[in-house]
Amino acid sequence: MGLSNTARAQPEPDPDTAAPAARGRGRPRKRPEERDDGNRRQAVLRAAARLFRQQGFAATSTRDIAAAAGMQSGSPFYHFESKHALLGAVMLEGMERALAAQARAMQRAEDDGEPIDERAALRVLVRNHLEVLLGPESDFIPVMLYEWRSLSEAQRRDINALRRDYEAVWNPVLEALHAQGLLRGDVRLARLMIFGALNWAVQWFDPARRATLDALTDAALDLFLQERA
Amino acid sequence: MGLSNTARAQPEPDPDTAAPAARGRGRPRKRPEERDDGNRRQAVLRAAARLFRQQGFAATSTRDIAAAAGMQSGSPFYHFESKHALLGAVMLEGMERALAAQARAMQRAEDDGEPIDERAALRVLVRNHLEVLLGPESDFIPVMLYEWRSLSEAQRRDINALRRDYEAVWNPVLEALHAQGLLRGDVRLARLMIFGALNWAVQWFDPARRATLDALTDAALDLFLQERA
DNA sequence: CCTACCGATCGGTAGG
DNA sequence: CCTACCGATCGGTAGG
Repeated sequence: MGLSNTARAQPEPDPDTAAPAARGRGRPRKRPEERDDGNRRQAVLRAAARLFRQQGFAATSTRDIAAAAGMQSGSPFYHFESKHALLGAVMLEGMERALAAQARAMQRAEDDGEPIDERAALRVLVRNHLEVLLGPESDFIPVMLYEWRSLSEAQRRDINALRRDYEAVWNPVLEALHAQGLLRGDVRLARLMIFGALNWAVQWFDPARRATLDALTDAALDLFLQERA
Repeated sequence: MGLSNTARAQPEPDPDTAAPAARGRGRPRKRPEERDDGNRRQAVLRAAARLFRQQGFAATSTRDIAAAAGMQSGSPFYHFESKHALLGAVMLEGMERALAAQARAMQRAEDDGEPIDERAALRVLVRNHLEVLLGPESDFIPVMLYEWRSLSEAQRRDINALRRDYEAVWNPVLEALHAQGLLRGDVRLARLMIFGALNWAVQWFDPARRATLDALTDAALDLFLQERA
């Protein structure tokens, strides 16, 4: 993901967010054996994701997050330089999860055999996107979508790189569908509108009856694609 | 400066934009002739809409709003009971404008003659929605869309009523298109996704080159409708 | 509407 | 990671 060298001592988001998280944080560890195993850091990250999603970034205090993670009010700052760095870490984690899930879903579809039909590929992408957006453990991506304006310019640049990777998987599928006459109109605008249609579900989807993620997928494909070329 | 230069007898048709909200504010008016003409109230409302849109509700201070409206820090509270009440007023104003614009657009289309074709009707609705969302003076509706969670239950109820009115105009059009085979899939889900596709444009549309609202409309219709029944 | 002000809360830090 | 704390800012109000 490489965004490690910002050269500035600015309050940049700590790049190492998720699993690998091998790099040291600001403060020096006393002894290797005492290294933070990431449990507490992950707890802060998850609590932040949930609260940022529910209440928004500005409306959530770092004290709220600390309490939700079972810590004292100043402790989140041991793991993250600032509240903004925490927000950036949540979004980065979200994008990494989304990218990983997308790669897994596409791989699975290919493994299932059959030459890859673009219609089926779009179905896989849509279904996975909805899962990432609305499934369990799905606080990170909604935060990324709806708190974009709270990011600094540098943070946006970093996360935009991952976003482009995510979209890069969609583009050839959409282009092919367009070439086949199954998707009409400007492809770039179509992509933006498709993402909008799906992302908006965050606002109205009721997770109580989440059996309907498949129904949502069907509705999306019915809506976006032409019945026959 | 004069503590009373407000008392200008400037009779104007009730400025209280929020129609039914014509209820008295906290403090009693001294004399009927001295009633606030709404200029300053409108200034506060517009400043709030702009700042809430740009920075979000929680990240905007009432001092920011006061300054943007050319007032002192405590003065917004002369016009609105609280920051939350101000947010509600922004959203209410937004919905009223949107409803009025929608009615005007539909009326205009009917006046232009021709029996009303549903495809054309959808075009009118989409085009108007984009205008309300992205056109000039378009801060109110985006605030409503993206600050929903900051509302109280009672406020949501009021504004939801107007939202239902707004959607009620779309439903018969979408139903008819579905009956004609031009719109596929579950109609309710289709409506939600269409709104999502359009509302999401707030996130990426660049108003600098706003000549493309028509292009957006074309792209939307291409994407959502089947070419032929 | 302005002046002057209050109590509460916030992000963040020093030092252990 | 906790304790103890600071300066800044916030929504809101009394009184004119």
